[in-house]
Amino acid sequence: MPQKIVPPPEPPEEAYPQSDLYRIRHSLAHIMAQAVLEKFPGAKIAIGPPVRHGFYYDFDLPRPIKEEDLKDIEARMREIIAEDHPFVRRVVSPEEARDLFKDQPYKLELIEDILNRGTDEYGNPLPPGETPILTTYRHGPFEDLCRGPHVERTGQINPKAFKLLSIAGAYWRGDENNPMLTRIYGTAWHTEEELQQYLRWREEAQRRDHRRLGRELGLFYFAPEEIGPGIPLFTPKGEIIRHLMESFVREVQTRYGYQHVWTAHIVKETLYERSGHLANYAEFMFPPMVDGNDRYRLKPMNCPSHMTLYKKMGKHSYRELPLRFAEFATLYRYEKKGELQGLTRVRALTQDDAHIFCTPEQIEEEFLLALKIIQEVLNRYRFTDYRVRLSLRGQGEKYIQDEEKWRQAEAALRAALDAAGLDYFEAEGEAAFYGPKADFLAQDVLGREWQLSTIQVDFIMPARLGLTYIGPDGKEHTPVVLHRAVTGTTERFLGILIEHYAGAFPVWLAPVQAVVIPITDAQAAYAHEVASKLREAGLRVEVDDRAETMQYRIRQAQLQKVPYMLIVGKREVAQGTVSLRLRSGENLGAMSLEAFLQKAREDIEAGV
RNA sequence: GCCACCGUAGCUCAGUCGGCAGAGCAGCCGCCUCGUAAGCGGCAGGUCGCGGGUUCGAGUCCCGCCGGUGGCUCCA
Repeated sequence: MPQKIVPPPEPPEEAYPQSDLYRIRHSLAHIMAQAVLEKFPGAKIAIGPPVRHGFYYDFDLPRPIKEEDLKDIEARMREIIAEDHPFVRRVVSPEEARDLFKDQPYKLELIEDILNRGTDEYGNPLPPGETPILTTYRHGPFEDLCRGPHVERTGQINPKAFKLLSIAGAYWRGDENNPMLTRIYGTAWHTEEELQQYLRWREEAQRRDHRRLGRELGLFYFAPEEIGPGIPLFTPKGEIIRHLMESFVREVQTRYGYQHVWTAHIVKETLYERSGHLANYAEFMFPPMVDGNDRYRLKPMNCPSHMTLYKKMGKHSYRELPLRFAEFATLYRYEKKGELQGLTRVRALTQDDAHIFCTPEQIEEEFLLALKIIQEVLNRYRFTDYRVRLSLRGQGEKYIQDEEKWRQAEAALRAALDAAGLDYFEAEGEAAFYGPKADFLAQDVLGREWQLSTIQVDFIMPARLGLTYIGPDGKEHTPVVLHRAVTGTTERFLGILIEHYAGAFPVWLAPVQAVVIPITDAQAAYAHEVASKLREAGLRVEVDDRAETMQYRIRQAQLQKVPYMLIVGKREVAQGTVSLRLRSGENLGAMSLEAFLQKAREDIEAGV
């Protein structure tokens, strides 16, 4: 198991607002605002809250800010800390507040909102029972509309434990119709050591960036100008990994009673009209291809295709259910340009999708089965830390009104989660409009949480598309459909895996499992002989007999993170052995081919 | 889509005040035949993202577009 590399510990989410770290970060946001106002006279200030790992403040600046400016701002912040100003809270009347912030239009907007709508300064509703009062915090010359809390004095902040990190754009109040403000992010901790640990963690994340490793390991490329933005090209090595990933999930699914189907990449638009997707998600579809009176779309999701297939296969008896259709389907979604990111957000994506057609009574059992598949798959990929978010119906009108169905489905999901012994938390109002769902949030070795698997209950689309089965009563009923993805999409999951493993894939997934390195030309023939024997035994093996030094070729294999290096020199030829070096640098010495194969089989089995 | 920054060889990058486009690695050729992370020499490699403008002269300055990065918004 690889060692976890994590940022310094943070208080749990519930306790964060009362923690010292929160006060420090919140106070630094104010101090930064003061420094920015001094450097940019006439700047308008918006909001500056603490966030995970740090804080930010949003500004409307009179001139663009540069990265170099951050150093000056940081230096001024340290001076303010050294001046050791007390933070002074006071309650102000609406008139006083309006006067105090008369040159700060964003603050004036906040004041009116607090007074009229009972929200806090970030626009969130106040806790029940709290009346809207206006408070400010002042340190030195800087006074800000703020609920606190803060440290008592600026001097309580460790001047060596914070750093300004980056400049970004952010919409006022997060609404893309509002003006774009300049956001400055900073990080802050108790001690310099914690700051250093945090910065090392960030560097490690950069070092593992799958876009960089993907190129260095020769797995995939993007050709935005030639092929198009967000559409990856996979090399032979990259394709092998995709193939292994999909074969693995396919094998598990088959074992669990899934059947694999195939549906094409283009579909008549009319199907998406009936399914309801066109009305809601047209902006995520590529524009239509027009053929006479027909319009075709690149398939952005499989559900309508699978459901059409279900219908075409004839009348279904309740005895056939559950029917589980799975497909590794490449879908095309017109993601907005600015949202594309490496393999984690692409326009051509391959979902490991499945649709389970079942009776309402079967929801619990099928949900539990899907949970088990997901657990088995995630464990194989060494994702052992995960929790489940159970998204339930909230108060909104977007939820289809069928009290009984919702209650039944939510109860079934809870029961299955309990039966699976999974750690889950409930999120009210997060459900899709068509039913409740469960998402798996898995932690990688950097402690980052990724939403991977999802299981969604759907009461709506089967009815819309006219799906039926004949029940024991001889009458037609509408099946429930579970939408389910295990790894989400092959592309995104591969991106996450690359970062999870830092490019050092476990042996079963490594595109090249072993490189045979003959020390001199004299052993080249033997090296090829060894390679072909190992290939016969099912390993992916290459020979590096280039006219370079052995050290050079070991280094190359090392950089490619090949699990096994098999060094063969005079001695190995004489004894008919190979000398095994691992990518950890460990040298296991000479062994027979049989012994090496045994070791490889064990490692494959163990998933290391 | 929005804000900021960026775009020079396959990769990482240098290129000063506007004055003949560079380095390392990778690649190719040759030598070297080596015991666990970089042997030596040579050669080749460019529409300086694209288009327009300013200028005697533009990689360098200005405008537009394309693409990328970090965020924001979004993510059925």
